[in-house]
Amino acid sequence: MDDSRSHAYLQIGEAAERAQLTQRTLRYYEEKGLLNSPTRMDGGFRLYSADDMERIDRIRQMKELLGFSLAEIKEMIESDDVRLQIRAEWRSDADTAEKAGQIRRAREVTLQQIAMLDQKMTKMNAMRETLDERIQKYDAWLLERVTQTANS
Amino acid sequence: MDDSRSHAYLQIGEAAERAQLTQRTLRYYEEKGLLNSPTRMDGGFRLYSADDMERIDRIRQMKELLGFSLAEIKEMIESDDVRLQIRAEWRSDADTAEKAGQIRRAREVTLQQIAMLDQKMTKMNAMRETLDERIQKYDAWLLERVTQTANS
DNA sequence: CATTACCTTGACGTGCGCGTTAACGTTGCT
DNA sequence: AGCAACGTTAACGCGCACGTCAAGGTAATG
Repeated sequence: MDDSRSHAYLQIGEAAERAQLTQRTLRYYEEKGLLNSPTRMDGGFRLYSADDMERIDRIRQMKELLGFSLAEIKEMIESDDVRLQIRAEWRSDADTAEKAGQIRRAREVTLQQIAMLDQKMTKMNAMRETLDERIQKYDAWLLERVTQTANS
Repeated sequence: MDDSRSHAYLQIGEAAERAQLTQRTLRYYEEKGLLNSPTRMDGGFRLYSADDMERIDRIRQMKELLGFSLAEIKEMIESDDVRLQIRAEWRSDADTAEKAGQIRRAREVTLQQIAMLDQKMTKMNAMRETLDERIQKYDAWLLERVTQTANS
């Protein structure tokens, strides 16, 4: 009982379990540059922060929900880095001008992501409508049968 | 100029081009049972009907839009078969009872697909909101900068 | 009937996204 | 100090979804 409660850093075992991924997958994502290498404890064990976990979850969503490849995801999550840098350097106001530039770029990337999402959702709505119509046709057919075949 | 206009049946070349897929992919889908083997001309050339093309497009959508594997898609499109059978046997009223059963099953499958779509769209909406919030944070930051740095 | 364009079926190759195993180091507990 | 539980890297393997030849058959045209 040395921790106040729910350790802020997770080893890969718990991290994988909570993210619903395997340890291999987490290492693989790191290897592929999707995760900035997490901090390590003295022995070399990986320690995942809350930010890391958040990011892992976003990767999983982009894969499962949107069906993107890891390469595509890697390109898309650069805006996350900027967001973390903002939190980190919030007060150490280094090159504020450069920071502003980064943020504007991140903003653009995010806008593109929103556009992609909207595009997908539009198509999915169309798909949903055709499915709805299909249901209605089934219902119509079934109804017609009931009408023609008066109950015995 | 022998055809009245846009030939109702397409060879694999045009079919692939119109579907934005490769010939290999079409043959592969057929091999995997996603497409019921298209009719052939005497020489053995595949001829894709409008129904075939429609189905191919649905497969592509389920893959690209929803990120499903071909195995998953294969399971999901059984309802399409029923729909085509309805069109085919519309007047040859064989076992109407059996047909009704099939339609009811297809209806169930379609309902499940709708449920999946809704689930995905819900999650995508949530994702969109977090992206919107992110934009707002960027804007807030940029505004704050403008405020602090009075125009020189 | 020859040429060219299109098609056919194998069969092997490939990149991705991990799974799995091996050999070994670290941590925590007693 | 010893043991179990957990971690590490490296390397090979694997299934999916095709790409890419190779060797040949078919269709349409002059």
